[in-house]
Amino acid sequence: MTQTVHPPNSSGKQMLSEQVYAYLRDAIMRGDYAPGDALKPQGLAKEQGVSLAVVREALVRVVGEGLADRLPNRGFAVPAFSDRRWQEIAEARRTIEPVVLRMSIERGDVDWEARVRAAHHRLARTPAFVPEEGEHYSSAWSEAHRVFHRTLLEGCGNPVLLETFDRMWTASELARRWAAQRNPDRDALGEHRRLEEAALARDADTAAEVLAQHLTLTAAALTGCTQRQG
Amino acid sequence: MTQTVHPPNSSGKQMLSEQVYAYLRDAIMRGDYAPGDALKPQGLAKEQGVSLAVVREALVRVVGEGLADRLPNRGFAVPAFSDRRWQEIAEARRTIEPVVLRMSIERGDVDWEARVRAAHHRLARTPAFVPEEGEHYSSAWSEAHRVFHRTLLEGCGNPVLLETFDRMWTASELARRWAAQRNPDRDALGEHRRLEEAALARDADTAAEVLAQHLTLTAAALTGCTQRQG
DNA sequence: ATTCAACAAATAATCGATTTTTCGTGTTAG
DNA sequence: CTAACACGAAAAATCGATTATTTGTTGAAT
Repeated sequence: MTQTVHPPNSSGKQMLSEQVYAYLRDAIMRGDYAPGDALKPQGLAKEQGVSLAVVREALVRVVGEGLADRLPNRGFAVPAFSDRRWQEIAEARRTIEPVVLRMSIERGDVDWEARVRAAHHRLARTPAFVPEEGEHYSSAWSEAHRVFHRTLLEGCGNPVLLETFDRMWTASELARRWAAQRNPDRDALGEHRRLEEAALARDADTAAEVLAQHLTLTAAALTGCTQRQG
Repeated sequence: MTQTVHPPNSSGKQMLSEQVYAYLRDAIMRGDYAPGDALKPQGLAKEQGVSLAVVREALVRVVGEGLADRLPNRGFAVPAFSDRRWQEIAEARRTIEPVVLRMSIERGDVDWEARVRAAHHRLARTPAFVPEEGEHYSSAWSEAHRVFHRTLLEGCGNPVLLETFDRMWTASELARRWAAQRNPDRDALGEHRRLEEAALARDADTAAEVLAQHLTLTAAALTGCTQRQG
C-alpha cells in the first residue's frame, strides 16, 4: 500500500517504556515479585532487552502509582505492606466508596444499569479459585471483581472520583495478593448479588450499607495476614 | 574533619532529578507556565544545567501527579483544564472531604486541636491578595490555605485519605490558578472561621455542612473562568 | 489555487558509557 | 574482640550521542 502522509502513531507501535511499564505493573500486581524484592534496573533491562533509561522511566511511573517503593540512591523495591497500612487502605475504601455509590445510584442511567448487570453476571460466572499453572490466584476473577465494583460506581459520572477508586483499588489488591495466600477469600457471592440488586432497585441506603459491610468483612478476613508489622 | 564511614545520604545532597522535579512542580503550580505550554526536555535541560535523562524523569513524575499532560512522541505540556474538568474536581472534593472531616472531628486528639488552631490563626493573619513582583497570586496565602484545609482533615489519622486529599487539592489549585486571574477569590474568611469553630466544638454535622457549602461557593465563583470548553 | 509527496529541521525516545554512591569484605588500631 | 577505616565490587544516577518520530516547508502534479 502507498505510504500516506505520516499519521501520528498510526502503526500502533508504542513506546518501549510503555511496554516495560505495563510489564512491571502486571508482574507486580500478579505477584511475580515478593514484597520487599528489589527491582534492579540492570537486571530488568537485560531481561526486557532495553536500555536503562527505559526501565528507569517505567520504574518511576510505577512508583508514582504506589506499586513500588523508592529509596534514593538505593533503588526500587516491591512494597511490603504492613498490617497497619492494609487497614488504612480498607478504611479509606469504606469511607469513600459508599458515598460515591450513593451518587452513582442517584445518577446512573439505563446504560449504566445494563453494564452493572453485565459486570455482575460475568463476576458470578467466573470461578473464584482456579489458580492456573503457578499462579496463586485467579486473574480472571480478580479482573471481573474489579470491573464489577468499578462499574457500580461509574454511574456517578465523575472521572476524578473514579480515578480515586482506581488508586485505592490498586493499593487494596496489592495488599490482598499476599494476605490472600494464607487466608483465601471468603465467599462474597451473596454480598455482590445484594449489591447489584440494591443498585438496580435504586436503593441507595441499602446499597451503601451492604458495600460498607462488604468492605469491612473483607478487611477483617484479611487482617493479620500481611508480611511485617507497621 | 576526617571522613567517617559513608553514612547513607549524609551530605543532604539529593538527586538532580529530585531538584528538577521540585522546580517543575513549583513552577507549574505557581503559574510560571501557561496552560497548554509545551515543556520541552531540551530547553529545560539547558536551563537547569542537567542532562535529558534527569529532566525526563522529573517530567514523568510530574505527569504522574497530574501536573502535566503527555502525548506519546509529542512531548509534555502544562494541562489546560476545561470548565467541565474543574467542576468534576470541585464535585469530587465536596463529595469526599466532608466525610473525612467528620471522621477527623470524631477522632482528632488535643494535638490536632492545637494544630487546627495554629493553622487557622496563620491563615487568618496572611493577607490574601498581595501579589508580589510579577505574581498573580499570593503563594503565602495559598500555602496557608492548603495547610488549614489539610490540618482540618488530619485528625482522621488515615494517610491514605490524606493522600487522596493531596491529589485533589493539587488538581484543584492548578485549575484555580487560571480561573482566579479574572475572578479573584471571594472572601472566605468567615467560612474558614466557622469551620474552625465547628471542628473545635466537635460539631461534625455543622462542620461537614459548612465545608460542603464552602466548596460549593468556591466552585461556583470560579466556574466559567477556565481556558477552553470541554 | 489545492493537494500530496519528498525533504529538512526540530524534538522525542533510546542507547552505551561514565560518574557517583552504596554495599560488602578485609585490615588494622585500640 | 570490637570498631573504625580502606578498598574493591555492585548498583544507581547521570551524561553525551544516536536513532526514530513528528512537524514544517518546498515543489510538482492536478
